[in-house]
Amino acid sequence: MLAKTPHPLAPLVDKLEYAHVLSEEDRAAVLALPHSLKALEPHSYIVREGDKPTSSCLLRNGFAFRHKVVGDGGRQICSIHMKGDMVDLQNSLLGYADHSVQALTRIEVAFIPREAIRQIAFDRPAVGMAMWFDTLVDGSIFREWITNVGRRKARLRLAHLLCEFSLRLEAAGLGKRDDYTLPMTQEQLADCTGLTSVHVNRTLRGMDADGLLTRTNRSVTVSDWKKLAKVGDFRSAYLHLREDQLEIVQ
Amino acid sequence: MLAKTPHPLAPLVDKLEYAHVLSEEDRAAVLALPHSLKALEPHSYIVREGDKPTSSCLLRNGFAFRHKVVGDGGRQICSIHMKGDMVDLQNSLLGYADHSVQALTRIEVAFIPREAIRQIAFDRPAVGMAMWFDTLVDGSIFREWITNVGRRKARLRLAHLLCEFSLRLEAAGLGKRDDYTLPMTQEQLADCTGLTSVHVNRTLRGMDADGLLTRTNRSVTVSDWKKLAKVGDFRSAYLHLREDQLEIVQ
DNA sequence: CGAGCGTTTGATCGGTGTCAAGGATCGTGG
DNA sequence: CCACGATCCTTGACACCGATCAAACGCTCG
Repeated sequence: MLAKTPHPLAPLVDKLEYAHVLSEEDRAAVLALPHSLKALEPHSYIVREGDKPTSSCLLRNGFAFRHKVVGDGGRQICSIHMKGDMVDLQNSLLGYADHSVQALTRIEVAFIPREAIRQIAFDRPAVGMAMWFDTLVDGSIFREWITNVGRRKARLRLAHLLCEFSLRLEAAGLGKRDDYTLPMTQEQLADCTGLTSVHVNRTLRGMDADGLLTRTNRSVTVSDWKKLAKVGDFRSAYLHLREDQLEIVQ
Repeated sequence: MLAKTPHPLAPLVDKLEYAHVLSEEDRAAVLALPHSLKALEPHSYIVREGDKPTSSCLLRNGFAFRHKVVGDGGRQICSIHMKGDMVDLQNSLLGYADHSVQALTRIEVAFIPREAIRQIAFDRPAVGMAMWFDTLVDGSIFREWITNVGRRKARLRLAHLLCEFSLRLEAAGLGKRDDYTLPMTQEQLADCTGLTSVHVNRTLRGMDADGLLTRTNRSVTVSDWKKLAKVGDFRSAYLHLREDQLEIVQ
C-alpha cells in the first residue's frame, strides 16, 4: 500500500468517518471492497428509474443528482451528491430503482457489488453503523428539502439550497462556504427548488442586486454568509455534521 | 408465550417482514427487545426538534406525523406514520432531533433503547437488514413527497397523497384502499402538501363534485381507485411493497 | 465565425394564498 | 336534554407570487 495516488475508495472512507472515526482494520476492510472503476460524461445516467441494479455506486469525484419525472414531464431533483457519497445504496439495496441518478459534471465512480456492501455492513458493525448513519442523514436532508419546497418562498428556497451546498462542499473539502463553484445551471436549480428557470434567474438577480451574493459563470461568492443563512432560514443541524466540520456556524 | 393478547411488539415484527420473512429465532429476538409502553393523547409530542433522544419509538397503533417548522411559522409535515412504524429511529440513532414527531390520534407506543436496536441489528443480520431496508423505504417516500410538493398541482398532490395513504393502510391491514378512515384535518392535509387549508378544501370539494371521491367526517370513499391514481400521477413502486401486499395494482 | 446552450428580460396569465365571515359538528357541562 | 364553546369545514372577494410565452443576448467550443 505504498502507492502515491490515493486509493480509489479513499473518498468512501472519508465520508463514512463523518460520523465516527473508524479503526485501522475497518478502514482497510472498506478499501478492500471489490469494485470496478468508471468515468462518466455529464448527463449520463448512473441508474434509470425502473432499473434493477445489483451494484452500488460510489462517487469518487464530480457531482451527480437524483431526480424523478412526473406525469406532465416536469422534473424534480431530490438530491445533489458529491465526492464520497454512495449515490445508489438506496436503489441497489431496495432492488428496484424508483428514481434516476445522473451525472451533473464529469464524474469518476466505483461500482461495488450489493452483496459486498451487505457483508461488510454486518461483518464490521462500525462500518455498518456508519452506512446506516449515512442513509439516515440522507433522510434528514430529504425532509429538509420537503420543507424547503413546501413552505418557503422562492428567495428563501434558493438561499437555503445555496447554504446547504456551501456547507456540504466545505465538509467534503471542496471549497469555502462563502466562495465556491456551483456546477449547476439555473434550470437545474429550478428543478431542485420546484421553481421555473425563469423565476430562478429573476430571484438570483434580485439577491445579487441586494448584495447577498455574486454569481459569475458557475461560481458563487457570498458576501455575508450568516446573512444569507438568515435570509434562507437555514440552520445546519439537519446535516448532522461534526462540530469540527462546521467550525464557526451559528 | 400463551398469552391471548398479542405481544406488544408484534406490529414491529409484522412491519419488518414487509421486506423478507424472518426466522423464528429472529422474530423471538425482536419480541424480546426491552421496551416500555405508553399511551399518548392526540397532539402530544413524541419528540421535539432539538431533543437528544436515546430511545426509539415504535408506534403500536394509531397515527403520528413528523413535521418541521419554518421561520415564518409555517409548518410542513414530512411523513405520516401508522401501526408498526419505528417513528423515531432517525432521531435516536442520529442523536439529535432535527424535527418533531407528534401524535395525530390517540396512540400507543413502545420505547426501545437505542442500544438495544443497535445490538439486535448487528447480532441478527436479517433483522438489521430489515431495519435498514425500512429506513431506505422511508427515504424513498421522502423523495416522492419532495416531487409531489415540488412539481405537482394541488389536485394531483392531494390525489397522490390519498393514494399513498390508502395503499399503506391496506398493507398494514387497516382498511380497504377505496374506503378508509382518514384521521386528518384539512389543515393537516395542507401541511402535508404545501398548500393552505382553504385551498385543500376547495380542491377536495372539486374532486368530490367530479365524482372522484366522497368525504364524510374523516372517512374517504374512492369511487374508482385506478382513476384517482391516474389523476394523482400515482405509481406505487416507490412504496416498495411486496407483490402480495399490492394485489391488483397496475 | 457560427451553432448551441444558458442567461436575461418583458408582458401577461393563472393558480394559490390571504383575509374574512358564516355554518356544521362534536364534546362538555349545566 | 339543551346550551355553549371549540374546532373544523365552507365559501366569497381579492391580491400576489410564480408560471408561461416569447425574444434577445452572451458565452463557449468546435
